[in-house]
Amino acid sequence: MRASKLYAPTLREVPAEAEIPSHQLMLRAGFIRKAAGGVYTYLPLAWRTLRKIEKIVREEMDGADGQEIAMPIMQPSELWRESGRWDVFGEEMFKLNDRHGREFCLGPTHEEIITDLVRNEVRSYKQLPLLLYQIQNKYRDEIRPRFGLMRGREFIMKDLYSFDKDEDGLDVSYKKMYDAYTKIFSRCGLVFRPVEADSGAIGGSNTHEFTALAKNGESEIAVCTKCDYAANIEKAESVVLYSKNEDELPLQKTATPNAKTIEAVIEYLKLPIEKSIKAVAFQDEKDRLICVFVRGDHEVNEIKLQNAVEAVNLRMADENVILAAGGIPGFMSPIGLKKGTIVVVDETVMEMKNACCGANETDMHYVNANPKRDFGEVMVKDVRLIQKNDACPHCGASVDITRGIEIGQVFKLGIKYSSALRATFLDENGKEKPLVMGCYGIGVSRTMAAAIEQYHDENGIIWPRAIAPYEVVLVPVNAKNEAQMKLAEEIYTELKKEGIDVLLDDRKERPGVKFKDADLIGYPLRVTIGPKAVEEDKIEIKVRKNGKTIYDTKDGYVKNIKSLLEEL
RNA sequence: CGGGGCAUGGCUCAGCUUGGUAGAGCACCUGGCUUGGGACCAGGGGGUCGCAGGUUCGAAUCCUGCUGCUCCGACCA
Repeated sequence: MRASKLYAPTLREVPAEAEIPSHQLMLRAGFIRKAAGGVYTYLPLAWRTLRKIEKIVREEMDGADGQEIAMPIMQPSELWRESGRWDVFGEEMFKLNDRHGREFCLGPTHEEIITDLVRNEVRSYKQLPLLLYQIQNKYRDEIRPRFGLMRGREFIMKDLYSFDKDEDGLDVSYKKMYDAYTKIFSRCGLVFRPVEADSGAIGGSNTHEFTALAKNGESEIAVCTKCDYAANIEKAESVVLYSKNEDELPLQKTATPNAKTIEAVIEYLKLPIEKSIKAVAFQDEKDRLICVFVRGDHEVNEIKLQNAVEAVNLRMADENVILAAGGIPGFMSPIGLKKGTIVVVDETVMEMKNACCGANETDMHYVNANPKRDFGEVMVKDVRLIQKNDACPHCGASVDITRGIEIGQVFKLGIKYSSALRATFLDENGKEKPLVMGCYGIGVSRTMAAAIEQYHDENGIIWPRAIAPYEVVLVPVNAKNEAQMKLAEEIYTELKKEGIDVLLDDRKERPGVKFKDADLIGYPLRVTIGPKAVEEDKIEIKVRKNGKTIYDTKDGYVKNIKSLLEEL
């Protein structure tokens, strides 16, 4: 390809709408342009990178016995009503009607369609396992699209669905995908961790997220500093902290005027924060009041709480609801709430000795509360958020909290969709059973963004070789110098013949412009043809990643370029 | 959904407070000159000032409504 023909409009300035490096650089380097909020056009450079990522994905999916198909983006509402997700997805789904008023949606995911496809065709265990996948645009009406391709409303996703005859089969399929994902992201050159995660709206039991480590990432993960444990903080188990053994003192009510916050209470009572119990009240989608108690220096993990009380949605409770249950906001206590109130106490709280907590009276707290003795019948669960330096639930070493970009997720769905949609088969005994499913997604467009987040500097993108739009950019310093252009053309032809992805920057621009663009777009290698190359047979090869420059002769440079590419 | 900010040429932004008929840099076109890190000189094209309404002799500027974009929040009493 010749730069003079390439549609890659670069910008010298940073467009005001872009916040993070991947978004800014994709706009500046001429990779994407916005069509609407969270909706982008991919220009030639981006499309090349995306196709390279897709190629890697396809190779690994095919290698794991996946078969590629293409499902419709536009999906009928009936299937979604059948699975019960038409309303569950709700606002997040783009919905439309045809001229007869029939309802459709733009597919946010494809469990319904694929299950429908398979239920009509798969009859026997002999047809299993079956692994089908597609690479397809997905649509989600995000509350707040942001960060360019990181959280768009239209995005490219690879989704594979596995169908097995039993749980053991699912385990095999799951493992295959887990391993394939590890290969895919490694081949893309990304730094990532598979992390344990909550299954959220998709449902199902076991699930891992593949997270590209990046400080601008939207998900927070807990990573063990010693073993390979890693989990989304929504999921990360917290170990129970045992207080040192003390004699239990009698429960005592104490005035704490105006001390509504934990900070104010411990300040007033002169207690360490580890001796305090914090109260948080939620209401769920059925308006049930849920009162939660965690240690003063801990925070409630809403996802764990949702799972503990089997709620779909939590919000902060209305004050009058708390009052009606006998609680006083700011002084809430597990002791003395009305019967029927759901009280959840964190495991660590149950081990506390002589702690302070609210007294359900204005300006009053209890001291010397001993939960096991004083709290009566409550639900005891791990409902706190893991914190930095907490003990790893696997090995006991300390965990670190870091951020990342979720680029893939693997789910064991089980029979959730197959039973809802009655997708069954006959087993060896002629018995009808629901298919056991798994689903496995990769955010292809997001992976591109994640790579840029991981690999860039102040001058632009630094592509890993495997997903660079071109591997080598060839820059004749002076496009009007015939000798340089002739040599550049020769090298261009030769590199293409060698199967190297090369772009010839034949634009009639000053060298500075071409160098700046080369750095911005981020080709892994730059070959410069200037006077030195023509007159002294010194062909310059520059590595984008580290700025290292080497010179080689016309006879040797191809080999050198190949070996350099191998390392990138 | 709540709150803030913004909307002026392809991009970044000034002008708005104090109303008088639109400007800079970059980009683009023509010519010249230049060629190892976003040159320079000369000339040139391009804007219903987001949309609709109102106030006024006169509105980019003041007022109202709408739309879009963007940031923060929707988390711990």
